[in-house]
Amino acid sequence: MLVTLNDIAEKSGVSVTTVSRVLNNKHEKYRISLETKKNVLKAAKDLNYRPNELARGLRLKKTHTVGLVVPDISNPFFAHITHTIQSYMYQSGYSLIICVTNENIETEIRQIDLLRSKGVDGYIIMPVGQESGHLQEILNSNKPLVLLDRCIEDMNANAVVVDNYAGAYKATEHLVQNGHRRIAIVQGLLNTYTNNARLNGYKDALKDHGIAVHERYVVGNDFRKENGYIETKLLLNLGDPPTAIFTTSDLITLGAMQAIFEEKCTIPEDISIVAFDDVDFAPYLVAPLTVVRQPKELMGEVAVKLLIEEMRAKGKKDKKRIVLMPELVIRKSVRNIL
Amino acid sequence: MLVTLNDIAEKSGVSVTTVSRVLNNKHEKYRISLETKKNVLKAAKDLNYRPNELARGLRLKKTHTVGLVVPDISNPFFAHITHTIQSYMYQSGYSLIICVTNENIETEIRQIDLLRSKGVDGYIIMPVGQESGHLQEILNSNKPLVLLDRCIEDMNANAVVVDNYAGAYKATEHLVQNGHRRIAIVQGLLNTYTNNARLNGYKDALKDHGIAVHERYVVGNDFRKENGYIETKLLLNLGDPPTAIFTTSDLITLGAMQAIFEEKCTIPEDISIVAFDDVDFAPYLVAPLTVVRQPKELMGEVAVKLLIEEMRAKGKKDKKRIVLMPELVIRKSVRNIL
DNA sequence: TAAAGTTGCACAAACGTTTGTGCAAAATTG
DNA sequence: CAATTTTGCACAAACGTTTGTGCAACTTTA
Repeated sequence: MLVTLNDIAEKSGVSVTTVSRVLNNKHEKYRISLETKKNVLKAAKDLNYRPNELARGLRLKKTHTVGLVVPDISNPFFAHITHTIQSYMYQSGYSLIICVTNENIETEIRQIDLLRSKGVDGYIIMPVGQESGHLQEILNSNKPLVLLDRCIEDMNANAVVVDNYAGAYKATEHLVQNGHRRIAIVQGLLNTYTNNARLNGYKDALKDHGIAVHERYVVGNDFRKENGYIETKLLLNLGDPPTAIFTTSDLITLGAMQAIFEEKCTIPEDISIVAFDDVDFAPYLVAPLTVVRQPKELMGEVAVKLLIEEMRAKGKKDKKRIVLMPELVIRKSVRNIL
Repeated sequence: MLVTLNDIAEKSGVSVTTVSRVLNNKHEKYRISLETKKNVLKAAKDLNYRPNELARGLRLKKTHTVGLVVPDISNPFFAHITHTIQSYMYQSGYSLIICVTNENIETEIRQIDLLRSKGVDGYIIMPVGQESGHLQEILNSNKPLVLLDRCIEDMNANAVVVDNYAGAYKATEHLVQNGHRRIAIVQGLLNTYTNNARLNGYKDALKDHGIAVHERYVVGNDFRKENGYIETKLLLNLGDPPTAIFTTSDLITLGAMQAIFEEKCTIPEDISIVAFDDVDFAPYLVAPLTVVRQPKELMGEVAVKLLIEEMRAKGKKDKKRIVLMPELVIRKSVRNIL
């Protein structure tokens, strides 16, 4: 079976205590002789010893594991962020347990419970909605937590978000400045931090340019491709269809494009699009997409830095909310109809 | 701090043993009275008890955690598979520790070592290359292992792969049947199972149609976008550039497209493309891509099923190699030049 | 020469769960 | 009424690591 400190102790003729102290570089502190140290290290190497992190974690109450909770890992946006987070956590000596919520609050609660049971040292969470009881429990138990991409309005927690409002405002403003007046928005999951901000940015941009918000152009209710597809089909078949659509996620954009193709419309001649976020292939689409690009790599890196800071500070630091700026990338999916 | 069995024992006036047996539904087996059971359950609920999986894992030598080792989680292909695996593992009561190797064998070895230390119950691994010592150690320690997408030639392990050879053969044959003779391939990481098979499929398809393989058309050496970009730039600037390119991963395809655009070429007029694998946006690209589509969802599902089967069989079952068929999806990125 | 200090280690408890085994009291049986 | 059985639990060890504390032998000092 697996090699333990006992095996090394037997092989090198000392106690488990001595072995543990040698392997943990405490031989000087406990005045263990150089010969004993040498023997222990050789035995450990010969036996190919690997520490049991369960035992160590139980004793030290630390697992060097972090829980990451994401809505949908197959979404390119979350996949990119996850990649960045895994890389930085790994460089800092942490493993990543990944939990997918599929935008379901019950699943989120259960997954977080699981993470707690497994004794993770900290959490990075992209919350499903605005319910915060289960997230507050994490803070109450003095565990480090960073909210990412979506934060909770009245929760005092570290958070890394993008200025969704500004991004949506710019996207909508760009359409207005190109002459569009009938501008639709296909929303993501309602009542999420990101969606609320994007919706408000869209509305305020219209209002500030003297354009009324028409309820029939405010559609959608989740971040899936199917939502984008259905709602775009319905938009295109209105008596007065929009001349432009603001799509608020990668998958919504994908669905919208499918609907547009099926309705034999072309981008941007028949319908203009601005999308939130960028995807790798966006420049090479039949209509290279004008997008609001989010700094995914930075989001992941800042989240990791905040979490590690919190782990080291042991809860003594003030919470931080880092707001990163998205960037409007103008390609060729908006037609000028002035 | 955290609530333990001791706290429940104190609150309900029985021993830790009794509490453990009640919570594990063994009250009948050990003839614990209904009143005692009720008291224990109430105390556990009042105190919001959650089991400590470290302690349980140490004692039972089971953690209900599985390690997934992937080369690059931001690659849509791996992201999709990961999503599927996480969903199915979660439904079966397992958490997923995710490790990214960045196609680096040292990182792979270290990550697998880490997973072992953390006592994962099984592994799903997409190996970097053909080195198998560290993978064989997993099998030697009687831990369940499934190789995914890439297997190791002479290793007796469960594996789920796609018939890369058949996919590449079909892709190349499609180009030949459309009149192409100068067909290039941009390879992924050399000496990986997938790349070897794809290269062989490409070569045999050419040979079987009486077309010589030209070394100058066999380029590339990893799955990154940059590799696709550079090699395509070089291909397009040959004295006798290819009329078609077979790109062997999503990111290689992305890089190739960037190079093609920069060289002011159009698909398929100036250069035809067949890509391995499909991406969501492929139908809506400036040239909707003809692709070899891999059954990602099925790959993930079968891998999980194999792993769980192996966990339940405790190593007594014969190893299986499941080969799934890819599908040639013909869109509009291949020009007929007959 | 005795007291004090140093050296090089080991003992045993702790972390929180599970479980093999066993005990005292009560009930049943012959 | 004594022997046996049943009832309803508890004791203590185990898993593998870490560490507070302490011990026996040796050396130094006054």
